Amino acid sequence: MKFTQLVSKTLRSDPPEAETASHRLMLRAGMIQQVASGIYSYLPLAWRSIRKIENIIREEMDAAGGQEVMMPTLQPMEMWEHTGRRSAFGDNLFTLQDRRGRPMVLAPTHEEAVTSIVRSNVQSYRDLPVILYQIQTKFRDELRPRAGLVRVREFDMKDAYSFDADDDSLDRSYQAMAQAYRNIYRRCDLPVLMAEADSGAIGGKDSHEFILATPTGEDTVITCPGCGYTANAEKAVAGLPEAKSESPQALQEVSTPGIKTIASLAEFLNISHEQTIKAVFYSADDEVILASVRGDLEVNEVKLKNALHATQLRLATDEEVAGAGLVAGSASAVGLQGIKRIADTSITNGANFVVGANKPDTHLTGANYPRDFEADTLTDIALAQPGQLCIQCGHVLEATRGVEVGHIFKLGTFFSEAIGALYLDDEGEQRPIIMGCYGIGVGRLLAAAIEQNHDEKGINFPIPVAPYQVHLVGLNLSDEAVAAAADKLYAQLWEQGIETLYDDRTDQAAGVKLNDADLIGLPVRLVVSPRNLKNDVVEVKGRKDSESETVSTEELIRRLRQILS
RNA sequence: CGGGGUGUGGCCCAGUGGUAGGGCGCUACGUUCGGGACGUAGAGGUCGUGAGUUCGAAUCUCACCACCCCGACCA
Repeated sequence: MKFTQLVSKTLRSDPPEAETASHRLMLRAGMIQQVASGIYSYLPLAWRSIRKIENIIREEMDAAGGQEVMMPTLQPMEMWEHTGRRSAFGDNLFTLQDRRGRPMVLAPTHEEAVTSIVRSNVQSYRDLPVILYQIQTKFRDELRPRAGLVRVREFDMKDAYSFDADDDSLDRSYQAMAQAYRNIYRRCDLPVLMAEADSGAIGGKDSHEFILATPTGEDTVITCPGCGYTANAEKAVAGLPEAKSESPQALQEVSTPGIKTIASLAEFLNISHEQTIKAVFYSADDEVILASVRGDLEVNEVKLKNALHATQLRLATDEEVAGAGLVAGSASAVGLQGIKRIADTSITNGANFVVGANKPDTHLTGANYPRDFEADTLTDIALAQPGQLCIQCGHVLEATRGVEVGHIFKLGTFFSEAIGALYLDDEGEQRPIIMGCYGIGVGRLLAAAIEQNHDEKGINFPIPVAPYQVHLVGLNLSDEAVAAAADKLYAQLWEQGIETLYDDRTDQAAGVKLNDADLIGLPVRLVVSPRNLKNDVVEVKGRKDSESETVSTEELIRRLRQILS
């Protein structure tokens, strides 16, 4: 591709609205163009990268036994009502009507459609296992799109679905997919963490996320340097050091005027946060409940939602709290009746806690579980934090920010039962097919790759993801001999199968061209110039290298192959 | 939805009631040519939309819309 023919333009300065590196650099390099919030056009450079990533994914999916299909984006609403996912997706679902007024959906994912395919094409255990996948545009009306391609409303996604006869077979499919995913990220030069994850509302046991560590990421991953335990913070389980034992004291009221937070309470009484118990009110499917955790911890809403088997969970409003006769800021489970109480196991780790007295401006000291209060449910609902202890090996845990670039999970039989995807086993018994699903956001993967690989000058593309392999810069192209040499080299490179972007602009200063090369960030930069031509050499510089080398024209192709392999 | 902000040539922005501007980019010619050159001459604008106030509105008022950032959602 000649630069003069490339449609997109590079920008000299940073677009002010872009805060994350990948967003900023993709705009500056002329890769993407925003059409509406969370909706982008992919210009030629970006689209070449996307296609390369898609092909890597395709090869690995095929190698893992996947068969590629293409399912419709436009689907009848009926399909979504049938499985109850219309309400599960809620406002995230893009909806429309056809000309006859039939409600339709722009599909956010394809479990319904794929299960329908399998329902009518698989009848016997002999037909299993099966893995189907597609690479296609998904639509989700996200609450808040952000960070360029990291979170968008229309996006290119690879979604795969496995169908197995039994759990062992599902395990094998799941492992095969996990390995395929690791291969994909490795080929894209992306060191990802495979983290245990929450499997969400729809059943399922195992679930893993693939997270690329980057400071601007949306997710937090808890890792153990001791044993390698890795889990998303919303899933991670952490241990606490055993509190020193104390003999129980009597409950006693203390006046705490104006004290409403753990921090102010601890300061007021000159105690540590872990000597208190934090009470938080939630509305779970419109029922107000009380969640208690030790004062130094935070409630993990994902764990809480799972423990309550709730489909919808949010903080209770002030009105709801007051309506239930509760005292925000001075609440606790002590003496509390008529409301569901759930507590984190951390409240058993310690003694003589300070808790709310359920009276304004009053707390209680000497609260002990279960002597003074009970919980309807006592389980792990705390957010794991760095500094806490690994439950596997006792090592101190660490936290890493990152972007989720893949998610796999075991679905179980929710969809196959709802849609009737059944098979006959070898004893002639009818059973629901066991499913798994596996997703990668392709555009987000590109954004993550850039997030991970850039410097102050621009992108630093991993070779397999780069739109072109080589950026050929011609300096002083008004010199006919130089132009002829550069043109010839450009033709030669393509003949040799080396994908080359040729900056053939005659009217730009060297600085502009070299800076654009750094910005676009192709793996190798070649410079043809009067100086190099005189010595019969071409200058070669890897984007990651600080120094360039000069290579004779005869040696060039061999050297390039070496670098690009 | 709550909080904060922004809408003026392709891009970045200035412009507090009286002729719509600057920089970058773009076109033509000339001079330059190894890290974001220069000269000369040009092209390019429903000032987000609608109502209102006024002799007169980019500017004041009201309503609406869009976009960005922070929180809940996710590949």
